[in-house]
Amino acid sequence: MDMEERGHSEHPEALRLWLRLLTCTQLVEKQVRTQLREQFDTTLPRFDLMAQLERNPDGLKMNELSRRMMVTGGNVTGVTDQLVTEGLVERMQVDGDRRAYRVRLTARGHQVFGEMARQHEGWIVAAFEALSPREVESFYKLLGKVKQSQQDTKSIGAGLPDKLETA
Amino acid sequence: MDMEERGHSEHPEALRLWLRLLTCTQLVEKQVRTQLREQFDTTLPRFDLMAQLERNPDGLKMNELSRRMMVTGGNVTGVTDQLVTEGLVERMQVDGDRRAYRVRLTARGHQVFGEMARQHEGWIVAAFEALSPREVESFYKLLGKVKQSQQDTKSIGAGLPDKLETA
DNA sequence: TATTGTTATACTCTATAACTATA
DNA sequence: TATAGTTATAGAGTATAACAATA
Repeated sequence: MDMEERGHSEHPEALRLWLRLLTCTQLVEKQVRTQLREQFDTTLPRFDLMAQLERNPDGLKMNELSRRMMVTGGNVTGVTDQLVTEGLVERMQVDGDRRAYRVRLTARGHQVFGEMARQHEGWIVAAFEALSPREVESFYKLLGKVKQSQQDTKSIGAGLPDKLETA
Repeated sequence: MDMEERGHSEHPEALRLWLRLLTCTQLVEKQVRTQLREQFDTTLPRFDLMAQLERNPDGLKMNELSRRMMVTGGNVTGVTDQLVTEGLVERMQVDGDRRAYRVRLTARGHQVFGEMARQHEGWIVAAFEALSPREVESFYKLLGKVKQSQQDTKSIGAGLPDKLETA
C-alpha cells in the first residue's frame, strides 16, 4: 500500500482491516436498502425504528428511540411521522408526563414488520453464507471487543450500564 | 444507543453478527467523518477520492473513480469539482480520447492528503486497539470471505471492485 | 431552568435520467 | 451506436438550532 511506501504507516494492518470492513458493510447495506425499497417501499431507518418497537411492545419514548438509533431527535420525529401516516406505529400518551409520547407498533405494524423481518433475515443469512457457524461466532466475538472499546472510549467518565449487549 | 437490538429470528446468529457489524462500522465511521470535518474541513467521499489518487499517481479517469468508490458517475463529478476548487486535484487531458479526463492530485493535494492520512491512520489504529495482531489478521480473513461471496453474488460476471483496497 | 419533542433549515450523499461531445 | 463525462433533479439521511409545552 502507498501509505506504507511513504513511511507513514506503522500499523497498516488495522487500516487494511478498516477498509475491508467498510467495503463489506457497504456492500451488504446497499443490498438491504435496495431490497427494502423494492419489496416493501421502505427505508433502513424506518425498518430500524420498527425493529426497536418490535422488541419493546409497550413502546419507546422519542428520546429512547433517538438514543438507540444513534440519530438526533428531529430525525426520529420525521421517521415516526412517516410510519404514523402509514398506520404502522402510533403515539400513545405517557401517564404523568404530558410532554412525552410512547411510540409503539400498531397491530398492522406488527404484522407488516413480521414479514419484513423474515425477508430481511434471509438476505442477511445469504450475505454471510460463506462463513461456517464457528466463523460466524468468532467474527461476532471479535466485533464485540471492538464495540466494547469504542463505547468505553466514547463515554469517558460516564459510567454506562451496558444494557446494550443484550444479544 | 444500540442498533443491535433489532429483529427476531429462528436463525439468529447471522442476524446478530450483522447488527453488531453495522453498529461497529457506524461507530467508527461517524468518528472518522467528524474528525475529517473538524480537523480538515472535508468529508469521507473527498478523502476516499484523494486516497484513490494517492495510490495512482498518474491519475484515474472519472469512470475508474466511480467504479472504485462504488458510486455513480454524477457524484464523482461533484466531488471532483469541489476538490478542484480547493486546488487539491486537477483534471488532465487524456491523449487520444478527448472525452476523457485523468484526475490526479496536485502537489498541494499530495501534501494535504499526507497529513490527513497520517491522522486518519491514528483514528483507525485506536478503533481497533482492542484486538491483537493475530485477531486483526483473522478478522481480515473472515471479511475476505464475506466480501468474495458478496461480489460473486452481486455481479454476474463483472466483479464489483474494492473501494479503497484496490492496490 | 431543564427536559421532551417539534419545526425549520441546510448540507452531504446518492441514484436516475437527460444531455453533450466525442468515439 | 456506444462511451465519457456533465447537468439537473429528487430523495434519503443527518445535524443544528430555535421553539413550545411541560416539568
